[in-house]
Amino acid sequence: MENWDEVRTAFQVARKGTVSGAAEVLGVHHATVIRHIDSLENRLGIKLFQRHARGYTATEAGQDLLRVAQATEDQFGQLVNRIKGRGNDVSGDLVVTSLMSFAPRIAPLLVAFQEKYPEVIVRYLTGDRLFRLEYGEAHVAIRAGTAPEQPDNVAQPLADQPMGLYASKAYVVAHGVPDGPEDYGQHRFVGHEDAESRAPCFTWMSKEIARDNVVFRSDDVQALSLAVSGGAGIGFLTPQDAASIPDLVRVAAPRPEWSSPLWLVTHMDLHRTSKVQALLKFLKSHMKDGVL
Amino acid sequence: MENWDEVRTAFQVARKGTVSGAAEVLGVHHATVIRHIDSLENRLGIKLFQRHARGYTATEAGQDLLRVAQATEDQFGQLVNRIKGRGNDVSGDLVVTSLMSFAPRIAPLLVAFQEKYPEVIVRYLTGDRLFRLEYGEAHVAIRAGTAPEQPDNVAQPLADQPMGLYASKAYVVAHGVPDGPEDYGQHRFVGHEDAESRAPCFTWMSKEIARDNVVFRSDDVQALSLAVSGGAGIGFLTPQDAASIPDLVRVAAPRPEWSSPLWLVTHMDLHRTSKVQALLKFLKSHMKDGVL
DNA sequence: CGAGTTATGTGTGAATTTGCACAGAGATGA
DNA sequence: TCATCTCTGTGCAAATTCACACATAACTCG
Repeated sequence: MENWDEVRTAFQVARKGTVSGAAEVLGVHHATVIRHIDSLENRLGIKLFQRHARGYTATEAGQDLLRVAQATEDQFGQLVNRIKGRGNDVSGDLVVTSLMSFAPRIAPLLVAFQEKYPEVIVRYLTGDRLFRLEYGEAHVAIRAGTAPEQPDNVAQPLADQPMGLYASKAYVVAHGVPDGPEDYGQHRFVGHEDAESRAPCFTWMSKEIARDNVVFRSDDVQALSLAVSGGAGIGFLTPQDAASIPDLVRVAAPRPEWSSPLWLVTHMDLHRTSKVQALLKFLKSHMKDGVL
Repeated sequence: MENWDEVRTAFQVARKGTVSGAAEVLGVHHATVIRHIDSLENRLGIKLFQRHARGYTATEAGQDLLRVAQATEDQFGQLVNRIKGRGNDVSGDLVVTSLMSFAPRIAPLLVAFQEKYPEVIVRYLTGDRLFRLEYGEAHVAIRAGTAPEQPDNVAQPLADQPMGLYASKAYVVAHGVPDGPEDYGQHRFVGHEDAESRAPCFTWMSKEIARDNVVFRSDDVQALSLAVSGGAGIGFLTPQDAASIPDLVRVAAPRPEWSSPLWLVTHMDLHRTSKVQALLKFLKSHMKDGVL
């Protein structure tokens, strides 16, 4: 039973009882209907209809097909309703992903979003690896750094993540606080392993700080944070992170050129769905002050 | 949701995960598959798949379609099995029709047929009006008279129904028995209302017997039989009928030119089905002696 | 009984669909 | 890291399908 369209025309013929009536419903010429029926009957090797001058009456096989096709049409109709409805509905799974370090600030927002849209099931995946939107692993990704430029992903700025320079009290006691740029050479820093890091603060660091003075390097943000709090040197932290770490001294207040832009990234195919749009709108409305 | 073929295409794509794989299963070019998916998505206004270099992965809507289409394919497969199976199977309804007067001889045969094929449900419709095979009112009709020549019906001779001339004892006591054709003018006959009747015996009567001597006329065979047994005159009866009526005298033995040919008539569309063929073969095998 | 209506059925040109060839992009493995 | 393989995507020609027209047949109504 290949060629489901022929089944559909046979279904309409069985329903209406005439080829002409079925052709009108289907929006095709009645000759097309006749050919579909003939083709289907030849392939099945059995007559589905008895032909007479007043129309077609279904044989037993035709009536059987009528029942099955009726069920199929119902199922398809319900499917369309679900699909179309879901297009305007905020329900079902909504998978959000970000780097692990954003979790403390993202999670509460997602909780609030879920409370606003109880129908939705929020799945928040954090991990060091980037979840791949193009494989359907997530609906929305929150990414940091320079604007992602993958062709199938649509990225829009969410907020700027302020970054400040901090050091532990122990470090300050031992080495003091740099007075200005000319003093940086006398200090030890905590920075990114990759000198080419896309984060603006690390770009600034690789330019302004001699590489030899970056004595602790890692590609893991969590590790850098621990290094700063452990007294390894002066390093970039978000104000939120800094506030949660005791005995920390702010070496320099956040500057615009240090801010990491945050991006909301969605896959092109899912970006237009109202579910994704609802989340994007919700997140952006809670970011009006420009910071997370 | 028109164009069920596109649903089938999308179903295979969702199942196989790649356009190429689906194209191979469907036996079409992969470009066709892509166009079907695009067309379906445009009509639904929602993405069913996320495209990436390794294939297509179904979105939620696509997974929903996958489930529905899977069920549809199963249903169609079962439908084909039923239809194909039924083609070689003697089961289901089998509607046989004949004039009412044949019932006493047909019914026992149908009972035997049903015993031989327990799966079949025999529906024996008798009536004075001719049931119309071309409207699917019956699978097989048993007709008497000259060969039916309707184009969509296939007729084959079943048997010759012998007819003899009979009269009641009361009639014979009152009027005697005709010695030969020259004596017919002195007798009263029971005949068909329609002088143009197609039955050979009545054709013979309208030719050999003066119309004025046919004193009792009816278009109902049953009524004619009752008229003969009631003494209204000499009339044609089947030997079987005559045997079941007491006090009857045979005026003339059955002659070949009086015999009514019986025809098995089936509609062209149903004639090839094994169910109909089984009945035809059965009936003919029980008619080998040429009479019912 | 005869005209009108409604239905099926078939040949033929047009239109849509399909298949082919090739390009592009990502994944894989030596 | 480069070659190779697989899969998607698109322009263009071929093939299939479709719609129009007309023929035919049967039923209905006056």
